[in-house]
Formats: sequence, structure tokens, C-alpha cells
Amino acid sequence: MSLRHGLLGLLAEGPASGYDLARRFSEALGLVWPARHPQIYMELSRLETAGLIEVDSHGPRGRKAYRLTDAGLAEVRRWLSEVEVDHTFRMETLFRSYFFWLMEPDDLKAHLAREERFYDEMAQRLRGYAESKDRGEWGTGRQARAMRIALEAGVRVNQALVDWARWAQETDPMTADDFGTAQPDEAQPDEARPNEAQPGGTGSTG
Amino acid sequence: MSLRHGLLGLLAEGPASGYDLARRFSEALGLVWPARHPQIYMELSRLETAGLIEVDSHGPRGRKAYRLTDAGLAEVRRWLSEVEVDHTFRMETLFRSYFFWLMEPDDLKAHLAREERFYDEMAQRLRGYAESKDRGEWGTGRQARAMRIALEAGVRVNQALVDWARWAQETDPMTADDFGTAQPDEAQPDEARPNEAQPGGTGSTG
DNA sequence: TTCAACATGTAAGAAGTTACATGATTAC
DNA sequence: GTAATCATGTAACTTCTTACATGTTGAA
Repeated sequence: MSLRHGLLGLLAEGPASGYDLARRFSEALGLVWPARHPQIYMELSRLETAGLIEVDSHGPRGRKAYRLTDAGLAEVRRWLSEVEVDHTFRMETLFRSYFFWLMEPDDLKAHLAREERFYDEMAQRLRGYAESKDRGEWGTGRQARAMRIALEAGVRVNQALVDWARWAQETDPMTADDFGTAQPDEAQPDEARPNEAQPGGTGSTG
Repeated sequence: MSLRHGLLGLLAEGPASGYDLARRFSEALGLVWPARHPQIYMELSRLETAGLIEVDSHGPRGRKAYRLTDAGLAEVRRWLSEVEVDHTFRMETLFRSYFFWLMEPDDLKAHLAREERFYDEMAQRLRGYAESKDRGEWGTGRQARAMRIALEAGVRVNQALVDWARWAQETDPMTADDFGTAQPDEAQPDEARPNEAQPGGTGSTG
């Protein structure tokens, strides 16, 4: 449902085609809300039918640019200030961390190192964008400022994940000497079958 | 696709019913990967058909607990160490921030304050869990440690969002005096129609 | 006896992905 | 001419949500 409003928000910046919008999503925007071109084109059709956008112009190779209608602008504003934010986030990285105890210590170490590197590169990249915005390379209007705020969030979240991955490796919580089960090069005995080794928290009467 | 493996991961802790699993998702787990009961029950059926889990016991009111099979354990381990992590995250909060420039300054202030409070409460709550884990109230095994690592990530990400919301309010980037368009109590003239006021970045030839 | 919590499902639909299909224009 | 990029779509499928439907058990 957010995609709908996101498209309206992007069109508020000025007329754009499905292709343009898809490109925006493949860049920074897609880091927090992925969307592929089929979904975008279909959503644009629906928005047009609903009267929230209309065709602005036809370009070179079948290019079709849309523009926001008054109703569309009103709708995206309504969304921003009246519709409750959905605070659930979907992060596979964090989801996986619940299951780290099932991994071989070496695999886990390698995994955390990879994750740290990934988020570090991402944070760096976003910081680069942020700096160019701070130098005024993208203008100084309200829109550029909003971009800057969004970027800052990206930087901070990614940096938090870098710090987390570093912390997890440093405190070495799953690979410490005092917890030596499932050594990498040994065949796993029964401890490796957590299913039977655990009492099984949630009672399962017969 | 992650749900499938998440369920296997949870069942690695010991036998559980669809109801049990749904409850886990409605708690901490659902913060990073939401799942409702219909999806869970259907996924469990599929996993059973695939031979990755099997019925462990039948309980009181039609309760049906599943247990992981050897194939299931192998599969979740394969996922954890061989399958690429999907790094896209879906965060409506951040997505919205791209469109802050469309909001009335007062609405934006209120919005950021609400967001700050929400994430602060969440961070606090997770810190509470983390502390009780650190006191050893949840055991000290590999599984408890994994939980602790997951929790730490939650704390850090939520705290990063608190700091961000605070920063955004403090630097007051969208409400500063030097950018006085769209004052709350005035009727909006043409500046309030960003669609036409902007040159429109992505060329739209006719 | 009645209410809350336990417990499992189906059906319809919305949202999102992947694969397929096609053609125009530009740069080399 | 030929490859990359621009540009739009459809079809099939998976994933996820919402609403509906039903029945059990235990506590007040």
C-alpha cells in the first residue's frame, strides 16, 4: 500500500515515467522499499484510473510521463499526516540472527564479517551522498532537505548494523572457548541435534 | 521464503504447534519479520509435505505439535550458511522521510516527535529483555546467546532511529526560518503545488 | 454460564516477484 | 550493424493479509 503513495510522492517532484520511477527505486529508495517495474507500471495504471495522476506527455520510445493531479497531491499529503505509520520492518539480517546458534562457529564468524563489510560499504556510500548534499550539489530547497534527512537515517541504521556486527564478533558470544560444542572439523555427535537435546520450551503433550 | 526457514529454525529449539509459532512471531520476532497465523499454518503443511518437519504429538484442543526432521535441520543449516542474505529492508518510516518536504512544518514536527517516542519506547523495551538475558534468566546456552545477539541488533537499530528523529528535530531542517514556504495557517499559494513549481528533473518531452 | 484464551483452518484478495515478450533509439 | 539502454507491458506465480468459520478448554 505504501508503494501507491510513494509513487505519488515521487511524482510531486515533477512529471516522470514508469521507467524513471523504477530507476529511482533501483537506487537509494529501493534500499528501504523495493519495487520492480511490473509493479510500478501496474500501480500507475490504477492511480490513473483513480484520477490521482494523469498522462503529462508522450516521449520518444513510447515513453509516457505522468503528472500528479490535485486529488493526487491531496492524497499523498493525507497519507503523510493522517495515516498511521506501519512500524514493522522486514530485515532478513536480524531475522537470521535468531538462528545463529544453529551455525558452525566458523561459518558464523565468516557471516558476521561479511555482514559488517556489507553495511560498512553501504554506510560509506550513503555518507558520500550526504556529503554531496551538504555541499549543496543537489540544491537547498525543501525537497533536497528531505532527501538529506532520509539519507541520514540510512547512514545511521547501516552504521548501527556495522557496530552490531563488530560487537557480535568482539564479544564473540557464540564462538567462545567456554562453549565448545560443534567444533568445525569434527563430526557432530548428538549435541548437533538441538531438536532432541533441548527440553522443548512449549509443552507438547501427547 | 524466509518464513519457511524461520519456522524450521524455531522448531530446531524443540517441538511446537502453529499456535506457539504464531505467538513467537507476534512478539519480538514479528518486529523484524511479520507473519500471521494463516500463513504459518499453510507453511507448516507445506513443510510437512516436503518432509522437513513431522507431527510430534497431538494435544488438548486439536493442538498439533511439529518436530524437525533430519532433512529439516539440514535445510535450515544450509540456508544459514549457504544462501545469500537479502539485504533489502522494508521500513515505512524511512520511506516516508523522502516525502517530508510535502508536509506542513507543524505536522512534520509532530510526526518526528511521535516517531522518536515510539522508537525510544521500543529500544527501552528491548533493552529490558536484553538485561534479563544478561542476568541469565533465559539460560546461558548457544540459543540464549543467539537471542541476545538478535536483541542487541534490535536495540541498536531502534536507538539509531531515536537519535535520527532527535537530530532531525534539532537541526530542524524543514521548519527553519530561512525556508518559510507553506506556513501552517496560511492558505497555500502556488508554492504549495510542487508539481508545477519544480522544473521536473526527468525530462518529459512531448 | 459465559468469557477469555487456546487452537486450527479456508477463501478471497492484495502485494510483490520472475519470466516472458516486444520494440525504439542511440552510440560505437 | 550491433549492442546497450530506453521503454512498456503481460502472465504466472509466490507471498502475505484480512475476513470468515469453527470448535475446545479452563477460569470466574
